[in-house]
Amino acid sequence: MADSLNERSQNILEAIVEDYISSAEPVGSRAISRKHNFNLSPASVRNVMADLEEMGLLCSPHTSAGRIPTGKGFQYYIDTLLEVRDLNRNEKQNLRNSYRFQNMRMEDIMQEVGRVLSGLSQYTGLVMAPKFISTIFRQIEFVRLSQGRLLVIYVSETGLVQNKVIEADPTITTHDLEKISNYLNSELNGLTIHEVRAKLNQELQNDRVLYDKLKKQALSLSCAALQDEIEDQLYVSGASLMLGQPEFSTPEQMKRLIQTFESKKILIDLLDQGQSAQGVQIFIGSESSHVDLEGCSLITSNFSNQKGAIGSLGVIGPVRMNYSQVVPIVDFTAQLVSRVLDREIEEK
Amino acid sequence: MADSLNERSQNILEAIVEDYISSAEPVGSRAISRKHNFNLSPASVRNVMADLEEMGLLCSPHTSAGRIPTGKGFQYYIDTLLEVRDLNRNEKQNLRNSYRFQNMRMEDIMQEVGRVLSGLSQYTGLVMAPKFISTIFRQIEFVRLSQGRLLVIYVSETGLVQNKVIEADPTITTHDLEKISNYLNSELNGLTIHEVRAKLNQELQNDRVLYDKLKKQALSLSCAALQDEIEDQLYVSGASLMLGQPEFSTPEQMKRLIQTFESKKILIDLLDQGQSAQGVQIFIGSESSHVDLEGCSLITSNFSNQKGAIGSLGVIGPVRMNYSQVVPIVDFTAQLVSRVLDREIEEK
DNA sequence: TATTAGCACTCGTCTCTATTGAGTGCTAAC
DNA sequence: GTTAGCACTCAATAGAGACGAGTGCTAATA
Repeated sequence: MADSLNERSQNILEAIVEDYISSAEPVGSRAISRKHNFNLSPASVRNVMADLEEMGLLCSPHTSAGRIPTGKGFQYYIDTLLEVRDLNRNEKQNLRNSYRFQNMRMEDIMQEVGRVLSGLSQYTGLVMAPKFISTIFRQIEFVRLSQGRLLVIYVSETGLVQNKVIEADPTITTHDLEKISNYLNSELNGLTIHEVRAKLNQELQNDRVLYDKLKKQALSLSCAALQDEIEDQLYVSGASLMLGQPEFSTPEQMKRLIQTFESKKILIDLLDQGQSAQGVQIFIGSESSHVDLEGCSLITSNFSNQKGAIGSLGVIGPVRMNYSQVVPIVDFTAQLVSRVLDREIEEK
Repeated sequence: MADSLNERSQNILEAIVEDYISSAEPVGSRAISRKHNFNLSPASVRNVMADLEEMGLLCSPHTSAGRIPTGKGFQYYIDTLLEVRDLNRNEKQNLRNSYRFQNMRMEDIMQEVGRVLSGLSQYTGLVMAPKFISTIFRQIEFVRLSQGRLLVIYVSETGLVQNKVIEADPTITTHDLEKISNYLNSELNGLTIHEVRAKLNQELQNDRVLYDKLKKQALSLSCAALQDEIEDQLYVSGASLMLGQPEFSTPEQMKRLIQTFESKKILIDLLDQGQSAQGVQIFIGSESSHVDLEGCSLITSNFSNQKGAIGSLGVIGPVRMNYSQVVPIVDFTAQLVSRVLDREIEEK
């Protein structure tokens, strides 16, 4: 239905959205008729604006103010009017140079990406590391802590290191542990955690295994080590940049925003939702979707390596965000990170 | 000089500080003379207040407001008037129960401590993990990533896992790596990183070593792995709680505070300064000390295990903080964490 | 001599009012 | 269909006046 806008209405909507993006203030008919040369008087523009308001694409804070796009208006702008140009060769190179990935740990890469995204966009950068469950087994090591407590160190194909403390038979010797890790490293190499779990369960059900004490220990240890879900890692950079935006200028809004960022849960859920999609996604926060993200927009894209580990990155800013500038940055960064992850893996 | 206050002046100063702590508003002479039964008229109280103002312990925002303690006034209160009672048995037990340290990784413990400190105090919790340099070598492992790039995993005595990517001779085999890590694990076990570095440097200068290719590789790898300083880990919890405090109620103050928390550097420096001291320390932020921490007070204590790894924890809140409540919490938590760290180490 | 009652004074806060100006909707003319 | 004109709305701003909490000073009191 909204697609039935005629060209003039589209042009005016576009002008209003873009003026609003750069000024953060309600846009009046006079400003539109003057700055953009549509050769239309303010009165004509007003007529169109009234129509757009009727359709729910614009609203006015009060009678004597100009108009601002509604969430629906922004949605229409993004779906229909926004033209995302690709970065040119130069811009790509600049972006590439912004990131320094040499000899960085996975965590550092994630953090660096967040920082750069935030710095370039001047909004808040988000990066969610690939989930533990989607990683591929590379190596496992055991370190004895106190009596009966073991530190398990797990390394994924991409060099992501996770560790965990588990309880274990206190009589187990260091030598046994070494044998166990050697066994597991050769058996499980190259499998996803998903596959690893399936294999472990299968073998545990296999009765014959029980006669081999060492193997039994190996299985129960690795079960303990790999069974739990490890909570998602979300890196938030440049939260304070959001506080400079006029839409979050009151103390209450600031407080709510910082709380939302601090709890991370809402952001993780949102990024999770987008994990199945391809390419750049835009989420516009409104009262209807998530009350804590009212007034925020999220531009995200997933990155992944060839082995299927999927993470997400993006930028969160006010709904009044400069989409045409940020979308290509997010897009290209996701491609860049995907390539970097693949490079982490040894070419065999 | 400030110690030359007579008893009445001390009582009045104490009353003012405590009233101000609970109300966050300037305290007037009438309120003091009524609520506390000094048997003094407001006029007499006013005389004393004028003296205290002269000495720089109080100030008034404007002529017709009450008075508030200056930084110096708070300092005097803390040094001379504040009585910190020990927690009783019950309170200690409650505090102990607030923390759940079972089978937690070092990182989780640090994070949990920050969360609980923040929750109990209703201010912002800070925890700085023991520095890499102060940890004791336990184990090192190498994982091959791509050509010529190695992931080094280092585990300290307390189960702290650090990892790092280094460049290495691409021709080195997995088998060699295993021998190298075995060699290093037996040679370096129980040394501090400091001692490890000294030992490595010494051996590298020893010419004879150069004939043993494997040993040479082991030394150069471990040098690369352990030489850099690893940046301090600071956990900040409950930053948004500070935004509820009236002293940070304006957008500018909020923004500055969040920026300060986000950069972490200033906080780390401050905690570093206190690392040599014993017991609870209180830092009062004023324009003179650190402009970004104006209006903030920091209550910290160090924790350490018997092997000398030192970390810091504490609470940051407004200068108008409830010291008598928070100081014992910080103190006891530091003791608790110290004991937990020791328990992490295998009893041999 | 220390204390206190009394009083004039200060100054931030709140409320009410008037003014301004940007922007609208409607109507009539083009 | 477009536009000029005009009355209208309403947020923002500024100023005036009342209010009140609190002070400093002085003179009286114990």
